[in-house]
Amino acid sequence: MEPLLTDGELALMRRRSFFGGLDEELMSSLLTDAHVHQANAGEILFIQGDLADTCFIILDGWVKLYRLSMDGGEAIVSVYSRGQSFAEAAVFSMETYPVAAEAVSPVKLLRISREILHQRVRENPEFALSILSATSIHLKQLVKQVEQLKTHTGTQRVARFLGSLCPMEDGSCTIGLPYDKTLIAGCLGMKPESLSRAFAKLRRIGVRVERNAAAISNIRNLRDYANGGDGGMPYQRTNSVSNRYSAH
Amino acid sequence: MEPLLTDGELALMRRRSFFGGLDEELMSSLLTDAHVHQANAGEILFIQGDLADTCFIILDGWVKLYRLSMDGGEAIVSVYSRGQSFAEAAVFSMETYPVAAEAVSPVKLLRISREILHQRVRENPEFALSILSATSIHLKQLVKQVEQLKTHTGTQRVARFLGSLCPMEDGSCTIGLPYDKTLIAGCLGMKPESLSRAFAKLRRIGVRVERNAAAISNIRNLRDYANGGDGGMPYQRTNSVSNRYSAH
DNA sequence: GTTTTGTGATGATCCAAATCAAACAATGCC
DNA sequence: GGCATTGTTTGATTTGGATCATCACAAAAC
Repeated sequence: MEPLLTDGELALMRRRSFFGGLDEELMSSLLTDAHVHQANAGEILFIQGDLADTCFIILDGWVKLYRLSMDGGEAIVSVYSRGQSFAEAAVFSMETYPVAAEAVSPVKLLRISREILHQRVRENPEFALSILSATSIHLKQLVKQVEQLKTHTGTQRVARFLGSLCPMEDGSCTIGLPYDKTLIAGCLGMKPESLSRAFAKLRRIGVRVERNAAAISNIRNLRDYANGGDGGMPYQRTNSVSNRYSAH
Repeated sequence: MEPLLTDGELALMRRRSFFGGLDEELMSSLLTDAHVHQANAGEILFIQGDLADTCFIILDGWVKLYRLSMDGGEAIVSVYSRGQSFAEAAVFSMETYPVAAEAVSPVKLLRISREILHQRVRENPEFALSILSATSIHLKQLVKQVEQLKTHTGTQRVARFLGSLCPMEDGSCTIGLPYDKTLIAGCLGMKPESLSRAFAKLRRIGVRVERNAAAISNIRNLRDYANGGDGGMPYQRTNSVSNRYSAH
């Protein structure tokens, strides 16, 4: 009955999902009511419009969330991997999922039902804060995606994507592409052909993509390109405007 | 000390913000700790990177949320109006606002502090569910926006925008544009010139925009155009795939 | 080994939207 | 009433990306 989670998987969830910071008893209570599910690549976990009765945490593999528009177009909203949760927001408040979910690799998932989540939130307000925190992060990611789509070219978004895969601040590195190029193109809101041409353009600034790997000669160059290439003064983060008005 | 809210404003908040469904005592407790703030058009409420210590509910007027990219570009994320809340998600979990907020008209706001919100959530789990519900709605709106940006042309997005302003399902109607065209263009991720040309294109399908008003001869036509014009089979909402797997 | 298949790259062309520029229209100000 | 300011339209041109078609190549299948 008890889900078969390795210590590594538990640590992963603590580190990357809303399980982080929960106390032991709440965590084990959630785990006893959760179910492990294995899915093959291509398997559909739910589609948009389905009753949102389950939230997921990925133990291994990759899942894409996407929306189908009325004329058949597919818009990939995000791709999640090990340790990340998705659909927590949907099980609270929305009656149906606003997106569809599909495994893009063999995947191992933890499923937690809507009833359990609501019950635990009612019992333990701290848990509500954890969930709120997780949905806040998703919200922030979407906001950034909207910004990227509205103000950057496809090639800039590709540069940013590659830059985000580099663990270090500066210098050069070689990174593995996390999934196939068709999926990367979809994530960035472009066609595979355009992605290919974007890679070609980036050769000028020292990016070499070969098969599954990208060699970046100068990470700073790449990030500069992603943020508008040359001259632009970098965004200055200030705190000065806040609290300008006190309540009256 | 007590914020001066009219009965109408209270009803508005109940109807459209996360105040809906709260019990009397929680609501009045929130109100006694909230502050009313008036801002002029153009006033900045906060900028991205500011410490997220306040959540807002709009009592009157319009507020735009936007992101500045490093090269100075502005990406409008959303525009909110009477009865809507914003930044509730940011005050939970994120230390800073991921967007900036600016009044685009004279605006009357209710401000609620981070401390109060956290405290009330801890005291009352039902309140947590209300907040989760509100952020879920914002999340869903962003997901839809990403879909629109990735799969629809500018003119289609304009058509959808106009369609969303029509209260009825079908027939013809004349609607007022809620804010100026520069702002509409920004919301839809296009330049004012392109918006103007999009309006011109829509004349073909019976849309006449004059000054501040849009006359739509056939709402169904407009919505069909927004969803991919002709032939496309409308999206079929099914429930069949869900719960395909029971936990094992 | 060869065929098959899926995936990625490249070329030619088309279309949507940005850009640059100029003409207007509306509004508020003195 | 002129006059600056801001918002809106229109035109000419360029750019980014989609589309359609073809080709190269590696992995898998026979």
